[in-house]
Amino acid sequence: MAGIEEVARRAGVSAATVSRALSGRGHVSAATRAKVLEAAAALGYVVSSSASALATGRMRNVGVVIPFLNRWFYGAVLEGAESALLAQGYDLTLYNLGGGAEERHSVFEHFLLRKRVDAVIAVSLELTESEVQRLHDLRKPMVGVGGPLPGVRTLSIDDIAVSRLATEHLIGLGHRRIAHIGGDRAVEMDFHLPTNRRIGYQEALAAADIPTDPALFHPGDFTMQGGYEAAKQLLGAPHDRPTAIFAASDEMAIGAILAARDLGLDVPRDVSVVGIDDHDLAAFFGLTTVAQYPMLQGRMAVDVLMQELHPGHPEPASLNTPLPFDLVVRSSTARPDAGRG
Amino acid sequence: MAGIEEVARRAGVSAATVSRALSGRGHVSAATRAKVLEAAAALGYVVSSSASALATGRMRNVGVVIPFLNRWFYGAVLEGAESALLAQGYDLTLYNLGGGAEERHSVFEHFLLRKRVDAVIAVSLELTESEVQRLHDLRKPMVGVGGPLPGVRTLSIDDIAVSRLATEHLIGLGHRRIAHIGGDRAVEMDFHLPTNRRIGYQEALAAADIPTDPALFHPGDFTMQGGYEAAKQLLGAPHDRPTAIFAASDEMAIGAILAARDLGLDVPRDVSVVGIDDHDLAAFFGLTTVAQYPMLQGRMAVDVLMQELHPGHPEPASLNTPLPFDLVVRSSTARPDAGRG
DNA sequence: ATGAAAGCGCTAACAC
DNA sequence: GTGTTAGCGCTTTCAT
Repeated sequence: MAGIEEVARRAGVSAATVSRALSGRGHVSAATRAKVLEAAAALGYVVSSSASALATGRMRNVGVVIPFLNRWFYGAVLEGAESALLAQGYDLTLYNLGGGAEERHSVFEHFLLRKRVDAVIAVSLELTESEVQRLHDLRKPMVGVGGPLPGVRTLSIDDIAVSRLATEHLIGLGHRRIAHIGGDRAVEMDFHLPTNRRIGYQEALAAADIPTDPALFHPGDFTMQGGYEAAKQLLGAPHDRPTAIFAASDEMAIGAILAARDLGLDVPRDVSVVGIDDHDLAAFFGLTTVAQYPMLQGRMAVDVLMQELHPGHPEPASLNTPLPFDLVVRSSTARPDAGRG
Repeated sequence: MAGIEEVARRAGVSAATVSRALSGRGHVSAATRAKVLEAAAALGYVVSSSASALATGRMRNVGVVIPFLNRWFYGAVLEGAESALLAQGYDLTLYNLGGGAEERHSVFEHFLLRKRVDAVIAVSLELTESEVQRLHDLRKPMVGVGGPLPGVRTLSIDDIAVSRLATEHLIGLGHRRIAHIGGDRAVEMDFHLPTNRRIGYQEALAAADIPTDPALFHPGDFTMQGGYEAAKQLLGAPHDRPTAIFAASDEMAIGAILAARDLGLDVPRDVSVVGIDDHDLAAFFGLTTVAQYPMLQGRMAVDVLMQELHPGHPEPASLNTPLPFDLVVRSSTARPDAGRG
């Protein structure tokens, strides 16, 4: 438990010099620095983060508020953020806001109100203006991932464009009866993600002069099972069965593939399926999908914060850039008449 | 950014009294406490965790070191630990040790060496004795989840008993040609989990006088795809096809179910499949499995730490109790001759 | 380039 | 039950 004073003594300098040598702030002669480094190493010295934080006002710690840990998207965002923070010498304090309003309140009191973090990454968190204001008043930089936050810089993909792309892929293959599995309003999902994805689907249909058929929409809860059940309904129709399904997430799309199989339908010959995400399992199931890159999103969120925290920090190239997404074509989509003509 | 002094002034008391009233330590008259609470609320006062930590030596923060974020087991452990910590007023600092030795070293320097955490939960982390010693010297309580750590209290299920149970279930149904998909040594898995699960399998076979057939073992990498490929090999055998497969994880077991389907085999009529975990997807696939309870494991780890951190804390009932696991029978297992006789 | 000294904001003895 | 006082271990002016 060596302190800075011991290191100073051993190096034959003052505590102030040790601090400078170790932090890199201020000028220290090379020789002195070497002595200090040696002494610190020999004593196994480490700064006390609380003492340092008290003196500087900086915690070198950012809070990440996230609604789920065990969903692919969120886990990946977290992973991206964690490694980017670690690389900057920052710690990441995790707040999992699965629960209700009181848990959320408690988290706010907790870290907002305990000066534990220098900044906040809010993943799919819908904050009220007053909550944002609160953070703002405490001069805590904040960045959102996924969905707009009032007055906060937010990283999120263009859900409308993404689902338009997915739908256009199907239309381009010649499909006209394209079903959509999306979220219903009841499903507690962040922002208007389900709605936006449905809008993109409808836009693509409209652009191709394909009328929207309400019978071709079925809600799902963004799980594999939800997609399975929705697809069973959609594909079980005796007449005018859709030739393609666009699911608002890969997990639902995989559920749809399994449902098709259970109905004796071949994917993609009898029905094409496309999802969104490029989930870990997508390749295994041969799922055509629109990839988004959640780890990258986590990393980018960190870049944005670092820029606000350290004004000298290099401008992240991707800062005001729309987030990337790409169509990944695999074997779950094909022309509707493939194998017949 | 009100400080304790302002609260004291507003309440007409000293800073010490404010501290006592707010922390609950020491005696404060009810009337005074009310005044202090009121003043604190009015000013939006919150303690500075760094100042408090510096004065007390307690950070109210525990570090969780975990190798993956996006695998079901680890995500669930994390979720359990997070909510238990939050309930105790502790924060959780996340260290994701996916990478190599240097990343691991960096994490050690980071949090071990920065006095950021009061205690450590090491999930599937293999530490050397000297690393453990280091933590020990810093008097940081530590608890492991999954796998023994030298001189550290560790929570982990009895992998041998778990896989014995799974195998016995199959034997009890009348199976004798039981294949096993486990990890090979090359697969970078924690501790001897794959080996232990294989041992349990062999023990169960031996107890039933069933000889172990090396042809019935196939390694997998604990992913769905890995299980799929292994099962293809196992079930593709022209002669003496196994009538049952015991996979060392649910994800591999699900892969095996999908492989069986692709080979035109019916589960469970032609082949029974059992896994370990009770993964989120297990119910959807009707998978019989041995449930372990990772969220509970995360919570228990916190209980253990709290006990060491606050000696007055109630003894966790489950402390020296072996971790629970249960056979969950669903529709992926049946008698080998079911439907034929 | 280095040292002396004054805090950062809180807590915990110790007095009363 | 409450106030006074002395730090916790660093960082950072301000001198030199």
